[in-house]
Amino acid sequence: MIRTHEAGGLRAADAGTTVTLAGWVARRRDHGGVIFVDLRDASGVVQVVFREGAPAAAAHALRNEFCVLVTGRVDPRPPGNENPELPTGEVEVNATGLTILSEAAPLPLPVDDHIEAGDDVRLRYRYLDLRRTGPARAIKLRAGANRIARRVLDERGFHEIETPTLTRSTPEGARDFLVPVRLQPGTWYALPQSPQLFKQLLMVAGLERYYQIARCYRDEDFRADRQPEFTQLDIEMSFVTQDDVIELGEAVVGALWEDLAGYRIPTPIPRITWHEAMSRYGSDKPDLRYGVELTDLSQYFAGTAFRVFAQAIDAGGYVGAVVMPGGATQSRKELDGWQDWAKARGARGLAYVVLDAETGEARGPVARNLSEAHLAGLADAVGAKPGDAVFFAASADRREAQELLGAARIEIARRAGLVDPDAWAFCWVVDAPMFERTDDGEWTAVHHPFTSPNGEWIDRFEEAPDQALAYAYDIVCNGNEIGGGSIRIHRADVQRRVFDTLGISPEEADEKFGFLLEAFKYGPPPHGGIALGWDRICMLLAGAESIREVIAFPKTRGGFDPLTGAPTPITAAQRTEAGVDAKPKTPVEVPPGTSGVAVRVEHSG
RNA sequence: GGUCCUGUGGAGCAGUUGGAGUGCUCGCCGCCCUGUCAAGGCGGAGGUCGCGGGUUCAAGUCCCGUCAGGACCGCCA
Repeated sequence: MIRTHEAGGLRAADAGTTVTLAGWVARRRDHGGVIFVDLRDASGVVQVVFREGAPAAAAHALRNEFCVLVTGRVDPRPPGNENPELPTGEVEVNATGLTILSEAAPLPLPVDDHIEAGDDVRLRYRYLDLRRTGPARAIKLRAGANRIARRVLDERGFHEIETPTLTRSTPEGARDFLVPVRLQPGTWYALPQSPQLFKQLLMVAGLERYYQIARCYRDEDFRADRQPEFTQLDIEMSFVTQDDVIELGEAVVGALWEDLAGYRIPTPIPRITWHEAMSRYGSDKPDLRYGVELTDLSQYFAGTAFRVFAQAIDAGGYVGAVVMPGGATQSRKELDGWQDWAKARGARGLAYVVLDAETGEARGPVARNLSEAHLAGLADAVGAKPGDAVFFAASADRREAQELLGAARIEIARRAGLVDPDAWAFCWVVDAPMFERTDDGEWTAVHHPFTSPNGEWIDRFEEAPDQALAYAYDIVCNGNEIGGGSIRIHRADVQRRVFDTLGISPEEADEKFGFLLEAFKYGPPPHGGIALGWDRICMLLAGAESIREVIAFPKTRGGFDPLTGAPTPITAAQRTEAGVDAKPKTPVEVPPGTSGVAVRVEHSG
């Protein structure tokens, strides 16, 4: 090393030591006769003083972010000049030597912890952005998360195993990223949406305990918590029950929060069934930091003359409500704003009544349509007090109405300030449905087609696909799904019946993932696993608003990388060589399960 | 594919009902300065107001289109 010490580590005890430091000029304060330079390296900042001689003369030329080598003696600061804001504030380095290792051009992005720049500039100059304390801390925190995960899993006998990223379509149901194959012109690899099939093959292979910090690729639109390439902590285990996987998930998540957030998660983490989550919170990933639960009023409003409600009830649907505490004080404009809010998410509107703060009398446009009796009992039925507002949703489709109320619940909590930003609330959502209807009335897998029905349904899920439950579980933190998994099907007969329900013919199944079914002919063990959404978890631990903060080189919403300029067009020569436009040769002979085009898997969730 | 927010020197922001000269902080360049720590003082450079079109006597400001960044819906375990 060309330095002897780290800048951020110097303390009063180091006084008298001659040190050589290497780092960047974070700030300079040039007083003419004396020059102060804050020298920053990865460990922190220390003040360097230039007073006289050649180093002082050279120090006048220093500018922000010059990379320098400084030699000098660590001295206690003169009395009264200590800086309690800095860990190194009791000392300073009196420079006797200065070498400029490299100069810095005027900065397009100030390396300054006080300034929040736009994403555009930050990503274009991400290497400068990451010199700042906050962004660097988020990336280092992620390294810590990786370390903790490896420690916990290593202690439990797991093997870290890499799987291919040049492969074929996996059954997650998103769009694939495709890579042309020069050696087989006209054929394409797909980048894996997850290592799902490979990890199941590793269980067939008898490895028993697998994990991987795996990069996954899905060609879908961006969100604050979604990038096209993202990372999962991917885990699979043999000979386990759902409880075993959940216990392991709690061990990993518990270690992460304890070490990185200083928070001990009460265990066991509460479990809530999927149906209960939907009926109480209108979401399959409920935020349990606050109450504001939904009320089912389908019975209560039976026989109502209000057409909107009556139609939903008659169609076997759902009428429900959610209460906004103190919502009666909202202005007409704010209440109208809720209608726009509801319309923005595809609903016709959001019916409401407000309860007079003095009398408790129900008022509002909808109140006129409801009977005296229904209005009189409403407050008790939904648990509202005078001064509250009650929002209603009604639909022939129960889930649609519940999800609208669930979204309203989140918005209510936000607007009414009910969210404790320092709170952590975890839960498992279990007993997810196996199947749901597609738009064409077919069945599709809610999780993926290898998810096992639970013990109650495994022999009879065909009887009521809409009610059948799976051994599938999601872990939720503050309303974010941070992981999910399932017990997989290991019996050929069950797999065949599931495919049958999904309308996947044996030929189709063979074409899409015959290699897995082939493997399952040879004594596959019962197995299951979980995948933790690593970017989201790190985002939550870092207290960030976007997963971009915990990704070293993220992309913008348009899939563009402002730093490298990717993606780029290719030349005609590259196009020809890659075989982008080549027609695939008709395969003469194909091993089982490897034929067919890499079409998207239609019947999976 | 849809809805919404933002775009003003290198960075962060202000700019009122359309009305004379686009302003502030930081940074940059020059000079001064021996105890600062987001140092200070004096002086200076730097802007097609994202781009294109329209309305108007007059547009940073209003309208249409477009590009870029962001949030959400659709989509996506």
